[in-house]
Amino acid sequence: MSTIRDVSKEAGLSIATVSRALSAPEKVTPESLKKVHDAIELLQYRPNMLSQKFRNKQANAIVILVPDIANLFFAKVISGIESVAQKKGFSVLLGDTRDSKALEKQYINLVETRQADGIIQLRPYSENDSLLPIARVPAVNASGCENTPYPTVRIDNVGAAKEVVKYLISLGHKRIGVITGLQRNPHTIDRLKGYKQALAEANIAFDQSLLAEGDFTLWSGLQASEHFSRMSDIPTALFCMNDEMAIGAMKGLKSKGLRLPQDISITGFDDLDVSRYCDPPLTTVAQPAEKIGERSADLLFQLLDEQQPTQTEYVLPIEFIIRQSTAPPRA
Amino acid sequence: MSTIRDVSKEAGLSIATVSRALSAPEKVTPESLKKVHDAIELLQYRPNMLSQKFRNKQANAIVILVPDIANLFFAKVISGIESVAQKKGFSVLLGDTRDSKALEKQYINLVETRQADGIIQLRPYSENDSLLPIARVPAVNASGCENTPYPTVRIDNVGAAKEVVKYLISLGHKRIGVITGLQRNPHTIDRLKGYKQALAEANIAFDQSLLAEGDFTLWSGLQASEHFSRMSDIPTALFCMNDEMAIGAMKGLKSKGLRLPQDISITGFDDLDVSRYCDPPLTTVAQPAEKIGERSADLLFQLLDEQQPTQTEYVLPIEFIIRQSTAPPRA
DNA sequence: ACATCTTGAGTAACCGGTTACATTTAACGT
DNA sequence: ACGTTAAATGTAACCGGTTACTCAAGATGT
Repeated sequence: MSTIRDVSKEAGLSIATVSRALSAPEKVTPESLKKVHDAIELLQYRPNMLSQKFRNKQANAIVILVPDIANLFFAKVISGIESVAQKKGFSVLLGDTRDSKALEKQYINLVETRQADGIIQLRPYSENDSLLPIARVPAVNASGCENTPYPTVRIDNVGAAKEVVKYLISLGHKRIGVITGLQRNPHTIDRLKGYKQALAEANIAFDQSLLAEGDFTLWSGLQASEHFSRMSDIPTALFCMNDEMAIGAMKGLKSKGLRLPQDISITGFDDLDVSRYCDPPLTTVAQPAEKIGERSADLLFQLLDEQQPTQTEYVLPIEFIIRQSTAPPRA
Repeated sequence: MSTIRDVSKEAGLSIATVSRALSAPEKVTPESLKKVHDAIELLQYRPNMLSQKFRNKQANAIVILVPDIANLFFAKVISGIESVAQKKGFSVLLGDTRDSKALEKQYINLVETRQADGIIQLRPYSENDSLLPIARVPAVNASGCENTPYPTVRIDNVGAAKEVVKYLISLGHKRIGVITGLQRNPHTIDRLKGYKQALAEANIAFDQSLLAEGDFTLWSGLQASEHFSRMSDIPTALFCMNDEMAIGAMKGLKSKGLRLPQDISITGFDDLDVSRYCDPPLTTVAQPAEKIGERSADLLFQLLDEQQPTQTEYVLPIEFIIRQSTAPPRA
């Protein structure tokens, strides 16, 4: 592999001139420029970016901490981040943390050892459970909830959940079951808050027995649905905290002979691509996943450029999508 | 940020000793070791990996070229790759190429400029359409087809498709429609080959009008299904080249009043998580996605270690999963 | 007691770029 | 013609580690 010194020798110029020809061509005469380019061509020279990064003390890379990469919502956020990083000439290091703290620590390490310049965290922040924020590690949370103590891009989970439940109430539903995520999960907490607010505003008493815990997977949705189908007084609607659980629950309910949405309405959260294609198509909340990614990346780059960010919290609008999985309860 | 020289000063030892204390502690007396560790502790020293990489001419990173990151199959492969890279202490750079050659070139560049050591390509190889292989860029194809001219980990697409179609034939189907991927896609080509072989072995004539082209998306499956539902002589079974198109097609067929599987059987390919949960659950082919990722990474690391790889092509076994979307045709 | 070997530690070159500073060359004004 | 200034180029230090080589000191053998 040829180096800049080889090029300078070949071109009959100094290494400084070669370096300048590449990074600041206007400071070099056209003749020299040509010599340099010819030499580069001849030697098939490619600058060693490792040495450049080393010298510039900039890795030009950011890390994304993903709890689970095989999750479509995350995939879209990542996509958004990537497209911004792309333009900035940054590479994206993907950290699939599989919900392991140890792995997460390792990836944060990359920043501390200067292999990356900043971090975007896709796991919601929760106290006593978060490695971030850490001093000297520029970080943005891109899947945040209320009260995240470092820069965040998020949706209004409380408001979105409230909107969904209010809609169900407006259809005439009074007994509305919930399939939650894990109890401690901040998204669960926020969305449950929205659910309760909607009930309260309609003067419907909160009933603990209408809650079933899941873990955001298809399987857990199926499981949780049995809690409801076994009830003597089955709820007339089911608010699921994500689409995957909703789809799992739909299967569970159908297998018990319940008709959707006549016997029971069901709603999701996330608007996966498949949700439009299931039977019946799912009423759900669309998060602007790509936008969240883009905005998070923008924010991180502001941090890296040491501009004082104009704003450290962005709440992006959601879209409530009504499809055929919801209907008024039977009379 | 403190450097190794700060540590050496603090510990009253030379930088060489400090370096050795970290990379080869057995070459240093316990007393020196302690001094070094104390100094590191005191100064909160973290070695600068950029300079290490620079010096060692090893980026300790690999690039994954993903056509579309929001695809569950890829996500699983990536997961497999990551877990192996993890153990080797390598980082994974994710290159979402969004089917753009220019982006792909950029990521390959990372290896040429020594920011990464090797590449795993998730797009199937096809002649005149591939940037890889490139001399001096260690690469593995992890989504290959037959005749990939560089190291590959793949499944037997021809055989798998043949198995599916033979099964349909064994149920009594004779008119079997196909929803393909894009015509030029190597997976499409291989799977179509398997379809034709199965027909030939059963002495069923190949009928071009039973082919509808999709592009592996839900939407295209829905579209393509109309080609069949409009036919006067609707096929009794539909072989879809992936699960997403199968799910899209299911929706399309149902909306025309066709009952699944009584009126028409349908099969997919990939075994997405949702495929078990759709209505009816989808008969499909499971690829060992994580395994493919792991094996690909192993292979790449062999290449990087300049061991002569024992094998440069791995064909992993698939699993044919029969669920309720397939049944004998009506009499 | 002296030569030889072993082990731990130090010195300094090196990796391949960038860039502050010095030097050369050309252009210009009077 | 000569001094002044600007532009182009060259020289060499530097980034922060690694490691070949050197050296000193203690252990071992005869």
